[in-house]
Amino acid sequence: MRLSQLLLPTVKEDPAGAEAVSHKLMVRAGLVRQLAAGIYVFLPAGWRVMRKIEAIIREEMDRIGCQELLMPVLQPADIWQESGRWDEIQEEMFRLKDRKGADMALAMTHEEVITWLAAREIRSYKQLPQLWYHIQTKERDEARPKSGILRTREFIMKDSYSLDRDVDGLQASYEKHMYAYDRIYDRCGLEYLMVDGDSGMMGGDISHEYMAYADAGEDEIAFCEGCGYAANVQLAGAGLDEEPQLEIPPFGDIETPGVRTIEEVAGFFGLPARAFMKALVVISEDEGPVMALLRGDHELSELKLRRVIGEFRLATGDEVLEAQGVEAGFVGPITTPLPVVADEALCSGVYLAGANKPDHHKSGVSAEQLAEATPAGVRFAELREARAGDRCPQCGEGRLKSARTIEIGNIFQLGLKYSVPMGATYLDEAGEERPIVMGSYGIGLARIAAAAIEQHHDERGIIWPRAIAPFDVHVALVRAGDETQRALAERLCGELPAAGFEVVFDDRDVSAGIKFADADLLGCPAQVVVGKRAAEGVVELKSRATGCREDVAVHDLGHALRALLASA
RNA sequence: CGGGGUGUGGCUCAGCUUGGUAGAGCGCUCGGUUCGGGACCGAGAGGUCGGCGGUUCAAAUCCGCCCACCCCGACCA
Repeated sequence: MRLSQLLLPTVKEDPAGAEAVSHKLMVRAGLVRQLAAGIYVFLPAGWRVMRKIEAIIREEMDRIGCQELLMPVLQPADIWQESGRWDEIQEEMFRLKDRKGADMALAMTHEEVITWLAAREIRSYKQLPQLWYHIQTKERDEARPKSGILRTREFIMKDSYSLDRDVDGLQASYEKHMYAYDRIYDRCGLEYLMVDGDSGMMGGDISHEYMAYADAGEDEIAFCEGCGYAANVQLAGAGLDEEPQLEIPPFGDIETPGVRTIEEVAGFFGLPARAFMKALVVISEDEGPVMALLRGDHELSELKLRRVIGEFRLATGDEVLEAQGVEAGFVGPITTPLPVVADEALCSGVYLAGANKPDHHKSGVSAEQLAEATPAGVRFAELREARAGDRCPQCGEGRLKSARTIEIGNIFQLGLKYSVPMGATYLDEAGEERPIVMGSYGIGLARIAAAAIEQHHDERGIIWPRAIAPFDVHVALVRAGDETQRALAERLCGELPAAGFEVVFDDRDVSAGIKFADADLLGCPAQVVVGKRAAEGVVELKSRATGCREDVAVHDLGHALRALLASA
């Protein structure tokens, strides 16, 4: 591939508005261009990276016996209506009508098509298990596309689906995917970990997310270095430490004019935030208004509360007033007609809380009083979000640390969620009809590329892991006008590909500085500089990762390259 | 969807407050000198100033509406 002909539009300046390193570098290195918000063109070098990732995924999926097929992006509405998601999903799905006026959807995912296929083609237990996958474009009308290629409205995903007779079979298919995913991410040179996913409201469904460390990531995970525990912060268990009881005024009302937030109250009383109870009024879809209680220094994990009361939203100011008879800021559990869900940190200790009358707080509130003051009942549960420094909930020894990550894949035990409503069943040995037990498994290809850049770059540019680099070797001809140099470079660029290397050849008639800068930006693992010593048959070999350079005789170049690439 | 911001040659931006001839750097074209870490000199090409409407003798600049893009939040099978 000759750079004089290759569409590799490198740019010196960061694109306007780009924040994520991977976004800046992908644009600067000439890998991608943005067409619209969350919609990108992959340029030749960027597409080569995607193809490499795709090939690795394909190999590993094939290895576990997953069969590749291809499902359409454009889909009829009726299968989505059958699964119930036509109404369940709102703005996020692109919808359109065909010329006859029939409703159509652009695929956000392919569970419906898979289940439709399974319902038609799977009849007997003898056909199970099945593992199917495809690598296909997905369309999602994201509320907020961002961070370059990380969150887009159109993206390519490998998604696979398992069909099993029972939960044991599903577990086996699930574990096959874990095996494949580890190999895929390892081969792509990523540092990642698997965390517990949101089990959702279906109860019992198990899922895991694969997270790659990256500051530009949108997800925060909590993990314990001691025992390997890891989970999304929203979900992570938060161990509690014994803390000395604070001096709280005895039970009674205290006038606190205009003091509403925890910060203000803490300042007013000269006590730390953990001396207070904070009360949030939420509107549960199942239960109506509910009061959630947390210690002042804790934050609510919406996922954890959702497990207790189902889907909910925060109450508006008016709703708080209506439900509790006092404005937000002075709401408390003593006394309340609302059902109360309290974080278990409040099981012990004495606290200050809102007094349910304007400009007053109640002191000396303890767990015992909650039961009496709340006729609608109190439930204790872990509601608080984990934070760095919390005791590890698994081993109880280590301290949680937090890190930002990019979700590069997930695996999900769907169970009967689609097979039952869509009638995907099989006959077992006894001739009885049973629903197929399903799983679904995704990997975002571009996110792997972005995560690799986030993890492997320096101030000059990208440092690709060899397996997904656009090329293995970047050959730079220092002086395009020098016949000796050019002849040697041309010779190498004929021989190296024949020896199995993927080569990009910078044959442009531009200054050496530009060539070196572009080579570092693009980030191919090996650079071969054909320069001054060309007449002696000597070139310079540089490792992009280490920056080490050495002069190598042309006849040794193949070996030297192999050695360098093996370590990249 | 709520809050904030930005739209000016291909790219990154200045000009707008205080209305009056549209600018810089990079890139591009041509000529010359350079030639191992984004060279230099000279000569050029290239812009409906996001769109529509309004105010005005006059609008990139002031006002209104719309659109696009970015950031924070909400949302995210």
